Amino acid sequence: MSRRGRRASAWSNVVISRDEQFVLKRNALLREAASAFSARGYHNTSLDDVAAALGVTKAALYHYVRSKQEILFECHMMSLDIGDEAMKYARTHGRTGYERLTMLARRYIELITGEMGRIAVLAEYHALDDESKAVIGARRDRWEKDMRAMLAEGIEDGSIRAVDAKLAVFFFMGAVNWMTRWFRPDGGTSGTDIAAAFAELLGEAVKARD
Amino acid sequence: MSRRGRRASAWSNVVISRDEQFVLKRNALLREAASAFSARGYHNTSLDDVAAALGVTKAALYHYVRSKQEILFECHMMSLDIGDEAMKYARTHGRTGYERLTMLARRYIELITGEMGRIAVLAEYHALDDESKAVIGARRDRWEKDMRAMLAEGIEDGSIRAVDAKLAVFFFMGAVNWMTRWFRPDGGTSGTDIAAAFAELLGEAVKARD
Amino acid sequence: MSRRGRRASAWSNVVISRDEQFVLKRNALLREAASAFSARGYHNTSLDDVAAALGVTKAALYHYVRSKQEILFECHMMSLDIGDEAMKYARTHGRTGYERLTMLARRYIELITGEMGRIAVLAEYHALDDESKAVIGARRDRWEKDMRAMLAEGIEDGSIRAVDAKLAVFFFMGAVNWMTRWFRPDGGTSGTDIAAAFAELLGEAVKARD
Amino acid sequence: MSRRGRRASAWSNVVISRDEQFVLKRNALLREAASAFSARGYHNTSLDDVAAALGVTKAALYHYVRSKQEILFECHMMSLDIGDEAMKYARTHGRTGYERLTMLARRYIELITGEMGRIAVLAEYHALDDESKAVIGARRDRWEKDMRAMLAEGIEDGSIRAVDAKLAVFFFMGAVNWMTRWFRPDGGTSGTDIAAAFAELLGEAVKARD
DNA sequence: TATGAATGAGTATTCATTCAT
DNA sequence: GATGAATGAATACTCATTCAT
Repeated sequence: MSRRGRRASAWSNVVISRDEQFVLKRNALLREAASAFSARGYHNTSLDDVAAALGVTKAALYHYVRSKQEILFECHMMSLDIGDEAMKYARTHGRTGYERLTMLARRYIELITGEMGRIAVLAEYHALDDESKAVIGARRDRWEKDMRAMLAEGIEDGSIRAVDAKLAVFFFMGAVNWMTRWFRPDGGTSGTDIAAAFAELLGEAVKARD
Repeated sequence: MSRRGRRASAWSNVVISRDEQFVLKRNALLREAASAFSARGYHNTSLDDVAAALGVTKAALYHYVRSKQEILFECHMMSLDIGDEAMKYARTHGRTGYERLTMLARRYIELITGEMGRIAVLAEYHALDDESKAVIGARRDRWEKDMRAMLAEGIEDGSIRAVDAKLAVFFFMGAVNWMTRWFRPDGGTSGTDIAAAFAELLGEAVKARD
Repeated sequence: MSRRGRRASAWSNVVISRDEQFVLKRNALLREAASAFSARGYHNTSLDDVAAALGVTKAALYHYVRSKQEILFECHMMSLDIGDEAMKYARTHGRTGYERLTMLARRYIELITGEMGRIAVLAEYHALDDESKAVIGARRDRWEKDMRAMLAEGIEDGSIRAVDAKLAVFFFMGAVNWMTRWFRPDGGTSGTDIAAAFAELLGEAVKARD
Repeated sequence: MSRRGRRASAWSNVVISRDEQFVLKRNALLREAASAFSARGYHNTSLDDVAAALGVTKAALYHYVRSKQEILFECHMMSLDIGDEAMKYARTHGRTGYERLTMLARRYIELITGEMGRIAVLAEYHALDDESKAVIGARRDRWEKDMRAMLAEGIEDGSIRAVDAKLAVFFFMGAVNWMTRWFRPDGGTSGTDIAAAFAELLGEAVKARD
């Protein structure tokens, strides 16, 4: 019944199984790394740095990941998961293209700034090996295509003016990815505030005029 | 008349002096490096790469710069020079805050994409040493302050609606800096087109409504 | 009882703990380097040389020291420690200034030649960074001052004739430091013999005549 | 009649011929290098340093010497010339072995400190290539043998007590060579004073007692 | 599961040397 | 005679990765 086919023990609510421990620790590692990569860049961050931040030695990290590249890969995947979540939310809740687009923007920024005040990376694409690049690239392309589709729907339904969808998406993605350079979770402006402001800027940038 | 007599020779338009050669070569080096840094990142670019692209050996580079850091520093300075040029242009030619802002955006992007199809870096701030960080940081802060001032002027004169100037600047800077990740000079969309599109997106994002 | 329980185990005389291993290896590294520096000079000795002599790779050295400079610094410190030990011995056992001085000379040379047939460096002062220079310089100055004091005491108590203490110390230090150039532990003359001969030469050079 | 078979010109007393210029400049180069090598060591001294001290560029040095090694070789030769001169002087003027030995010591130090306040190198033997080592080594060995012979003569004629000649020579050579570390021509003690003091210390060290 | 030790590949930097001008 | 430019070899140091314990 349990994930690994072991019988749920009587302690199941209290004790944390070895597998769960593993997952928890791995996630902590990924999040710590994502944060460091965002703040200082992939190549400026050594595994010693990450290990030190977690209070273990570098060698210990290799129990949870196979390589530094894998960490970066997983960070990208986490980041894309967040993107997908925001996408699903917007699709479900928005009615017009304009509504969906602004919802996507707001939700996305809320989620990436919400993770314990850390930001998930999206940059550092070039440090990936070819295979990973293919996987990540494909997901990202798909996501951007979906976002372009939203714009097209908005243009169709009259809520969005005629804009170059491709450039508009790049415009927005740049604004968001650049946040890693200036956003400080303990700074004056909360993630929610930024989400609202950026969503509005994007919305106005593409909104249809009467 | 003497070997050092600086009389303008009949060849003066044709022959290039040693000093001029030096400057030309140094600029070529900086541009090559800037391009590589933009495309692959500072730490992913070895001096061997840069030297190879220029057709010389690594050691030759040290005739023109003192260190890899100095290259990065100069790239930042070049980039900031371009920013200043765009700023001056916008100040001179625009009448309302709105006009100046969109002129700034358009001109800036035109300039950074115009340099022989290369883009000047803006990222990789963290690879700088402390002293350089201070210099670059101060100039960048000043530039962003000037851009915020433009927004404020627009709000004042009624051409721009009430927006958070700080966030609006970050929004725009992100969109621009992100270009290093996707812009290809030989791609389908020209720098001028992007400049126009981005300037319009920014303009609409902040334009006052009636 | 626990893995970290420091109860002296039955094996305590035989087994070597990790910490002890570390110290032993670090000392071996320092001694190997000192030997090489003495024989061929600091700049003529690459870390590859030292590593090869120890049967490891260069990178392994960095587990034990932070830099090549640190190795040189520690070699100097070892050498100064030996000097201090000889100084203490002479102070304790000699009665007249003359006795103490010759005991210092003899003991010092015995110790520096006794270390497994290797000689501790004293030269290569210029390769140190400024901070290290200050530390080493201060200790060396203090030691030379102590030696001058010995001479002064001998002059006072009549066992040593009136000589320029400063020059006499330089005279002796030169004779000793020069040993790195010609002394071979496996050569015909033992360290003890040299110690005796040099101590006598120094003694006669400064001894009071009746 | 002139050294190169050219007729002595009417200007011969006034004008400096090209050959003489060459020799003068080469000597200036050698002396500058010798001084730098003594003060900071062969490997701590770059040809750029030497060139800068002479007010020319590094490449210019290659008009006067074939390599950095050759400079070192010539410095050694100069130093050995001085040694020979002192040796000849002592042989000519001293009557007993003791007299000759102290004369040698004094004259030698006077000469090496007299050269415009610079000291000629003697150390840095290991930086030489094998062929140069052979030449220099042979001359040095011969010189030391001569000095040992002086000691033997003194023992024979009763002016010097029975000492190990080999060790006594090393003792003295060390004292002298070490001078490069502490002697400053503009310091408080003149070369002549040191020569007198060191000659006396050496003399007393080996003098026969009645 | 975690650690210290070791490695190999990579990289910035220095420097003696050469050469066209 | 002298220079600026370029080169190749050497070298200190970093870091991701492996492995025995």
